[in-house]
Amino acid sequence: MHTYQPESIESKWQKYWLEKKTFKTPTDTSKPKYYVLDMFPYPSGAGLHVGHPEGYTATDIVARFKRMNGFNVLHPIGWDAFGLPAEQYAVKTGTHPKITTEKNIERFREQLQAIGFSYDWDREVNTTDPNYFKWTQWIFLKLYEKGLAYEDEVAVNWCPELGTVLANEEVIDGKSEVGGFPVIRKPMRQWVLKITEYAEELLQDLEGLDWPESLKDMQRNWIGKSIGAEIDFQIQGFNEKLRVFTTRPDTLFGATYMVLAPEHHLVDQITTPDQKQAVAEYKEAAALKSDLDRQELTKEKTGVFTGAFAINPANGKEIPIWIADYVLVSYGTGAIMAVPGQDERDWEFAEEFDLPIVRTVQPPGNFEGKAYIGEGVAINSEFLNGLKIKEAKEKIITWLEEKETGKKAINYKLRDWLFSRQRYWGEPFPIIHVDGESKAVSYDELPLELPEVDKYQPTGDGEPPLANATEWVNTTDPETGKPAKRETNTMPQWAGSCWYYLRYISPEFDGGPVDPDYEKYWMPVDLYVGGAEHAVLHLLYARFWHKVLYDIGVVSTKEPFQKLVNQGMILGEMEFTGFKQKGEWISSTSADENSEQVKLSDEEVEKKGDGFVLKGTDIRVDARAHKMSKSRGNVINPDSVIEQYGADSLRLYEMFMGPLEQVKPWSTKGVEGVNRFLNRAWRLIIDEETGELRSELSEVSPSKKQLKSLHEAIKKVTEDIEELRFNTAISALMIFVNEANQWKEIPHSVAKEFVLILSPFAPHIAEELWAKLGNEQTLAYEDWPLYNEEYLKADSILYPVQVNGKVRANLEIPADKALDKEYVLKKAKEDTKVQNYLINSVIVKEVFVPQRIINIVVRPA
RNA sequence: GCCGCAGUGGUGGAAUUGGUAGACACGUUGGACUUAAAAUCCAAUUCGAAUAGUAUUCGAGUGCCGGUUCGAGUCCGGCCUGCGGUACCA
Repeated sequence: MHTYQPESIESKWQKYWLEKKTFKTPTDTSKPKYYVLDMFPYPSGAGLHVGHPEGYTATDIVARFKRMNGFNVLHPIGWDAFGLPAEQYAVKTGTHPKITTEKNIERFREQLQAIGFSYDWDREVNTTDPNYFKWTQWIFLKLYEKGLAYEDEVAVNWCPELGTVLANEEVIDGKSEVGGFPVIRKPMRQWVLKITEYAEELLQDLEGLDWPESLKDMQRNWIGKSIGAEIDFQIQGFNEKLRVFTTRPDTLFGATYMVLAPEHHLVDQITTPDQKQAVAEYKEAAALKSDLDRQELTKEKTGVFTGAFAINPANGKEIPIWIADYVLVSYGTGAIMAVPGQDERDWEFAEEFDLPIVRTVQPPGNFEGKAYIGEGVAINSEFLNGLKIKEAKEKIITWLEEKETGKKAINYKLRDWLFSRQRYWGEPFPIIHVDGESKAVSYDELPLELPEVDKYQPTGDGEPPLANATEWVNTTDPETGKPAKRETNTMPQWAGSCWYYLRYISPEFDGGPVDPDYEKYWMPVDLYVGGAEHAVLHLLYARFWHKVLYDIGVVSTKEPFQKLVNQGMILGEMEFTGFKQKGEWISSTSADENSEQVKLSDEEVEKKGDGFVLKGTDIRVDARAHKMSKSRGNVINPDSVIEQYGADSLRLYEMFMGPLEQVKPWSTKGVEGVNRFLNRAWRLIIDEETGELRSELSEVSPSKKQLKSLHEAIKKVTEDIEELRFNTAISALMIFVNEANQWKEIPHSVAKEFVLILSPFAPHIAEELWAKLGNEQTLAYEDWPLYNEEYLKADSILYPVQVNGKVRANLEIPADKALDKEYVLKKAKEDTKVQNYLINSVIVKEVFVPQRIINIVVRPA
């Protein structure tokens, strides 16, 4: 038997590609280039899951397609291999993270190769390789030299469980993103990168990028630009001014009190003796609160009066200064002017503490709410009265600028990037501390490698694990000979992934992170595919580094990733869940956490109305696909899919499921479907008895009908790959095979072209069929078939005929008459079925859309 | 709360600038092949009704309500639901 046997042909071609280095990136730069990039994986111990191959297959299809279209293609892969899991494993077992990491990479590489991705394996990068992180450290030194990396004592997100500091972005609902452990605020000395310096550029340059609009919006929100004013309030009895930022300077006359963040630097100075104790207690309580606690208390406002007063510069009134934790020290100036009339938070606070409220914008007559934040004209505001918000803002800013007590200002929500972690398994900072000052290690000392340590835990007092390596830590400053201590923090995982796309361009280059000549050729990345979870973290950080590298002349483009696509998550199989309470079935709509969940088979349920119910009852059940997770036991392992159906079926199915960007449930039955298709494609060309070409295959020239089928497929597949619509491309291939299987005779030339357009999707079977068709070379660099419009033309056009918008007949019109309106309409009106609807009626209008449809509008006579 | 995206058969999904809703696939049902099963092949499959007999006709139908249009899954207005992001950002 010579049936389609993926296991043998797939390993055969994988070996061929590797040995022949089929996908080695060309080094000539004469042809047009295409750089297609995957977000490189963290090589976890669990191996690949089915989510990985989704994006990877999409980019692989594009890479193979572009090669066949005459492009030089750069399609690399690598490993984002620093990170917490390997380190936690080291803490538990004492195994060096390097060993764990190598083992995991080995496994990932094998798995990726078993799917037949056309990566250039000579360009693999690994963030933990000293030859790689040498340049991560190099870039850090450049940031340091430019003043973009600084040390600061900041209240950080300290996670005691993980023994490390987390970036704001790594804290979700007051818990660590990794592991879900509680996070508290703790002041520590930290390295910080001044990403805020690039806030405006990061915002502006989003415009030119071909990224999903939703993702650009997420970045815009994250950067959070707001335009307003800074206003100085004189503090009564002190030679100090209190500066606030506000987006509503027009409401200044309504500022009836002020609030400082508990951590504000002026708090202690201005607090009056009789308030000292209350303020101190409040400050202490606020400091102890974790972020989680702060969030849980959002409903109730708390605060303490400092005893001090400020002067409202608009009307000279004395207003009290409070402290409250609803004002954040890290945004704006850490202080606000409170305008309860126009701000809901201030209104709540004013109500709680009986502070005066003055409306300065006229609410509409029927307004019943509290604070009014809508449009309206200014009231109770002297010279602003009667002005609309926008005009009032302009006028008050001009007035403040004249009085030198305020000015127009812009603020960003974006904060500087907390760049150090108290971990072992990360890039060491190329920094030494001499006489309490930090100092850069010289470039020729790079890479600065990690020392060997006995234990990977942080020291008890929060000092990073590197502090244990005393020999490494204690060094001398080569310049002065003074004793020095090495920095013991390490860089976060984002560091290595901020620039890896550049290293692929010239992985061996040792004159800089990237060879400038090749950088100019390959950059920017033409297509970048990865998960949406990196929308604001990785993608913002990488853009920031790229802009710095641009400013120092290392790269030639302002943005790294021209086009970006997020693949949607793959969920587990659809599940039906019924609910029981006290042994009785209850409807899913009335179920709560205490209800018992029962997994049901498809036979036990049926569709009723717009949901599913227990068969023969009205009891609703839950019908949905869930995220794959170990605990739910619905994880699909790509290895077993390959084992059962082959890598080509896995690839094909992942692309056939639906649009790339969409979230979609896995279906094993669906894999069987595409596997059947591959079997049909195989049998179209191969005689299963002999294993040779079928006797139906011959050198005859194709018929008109055959050319039409083929060229329709070529057209659809070509256009769909360009637009990343792989699901419909595959459907076109299926339609072709279904048609071709009816043919008595199959022209050799048609079979060849079909195999070529199948090849980006299912490369193994395509290579095998290509070889069987008598070719000796891989098809990877064959010319992509072009479609010919001539062959697509039909002999006749089918016109649906509508009467009053309802289809009543279908007319077959010869192609040469199809554009003749008179003729087609005459035929339509002659049709017996149509005539039934024309009796006793007057034709009001005749609509003729060439090649499409006819609509005859009538009304009763 | 705010921002973004999405709601189409039993299921995943398809539908050029508004032009026959349901391509392709899964599932299901029936049939062929087989001692039998698997595999394969063929046919049917949005729902409802009618006629009638192996085909045809009519009506409804793309989350809900309304609008524009000869014609709306697609455009406009108002909702509902789900998903993702974000949250005292002054």
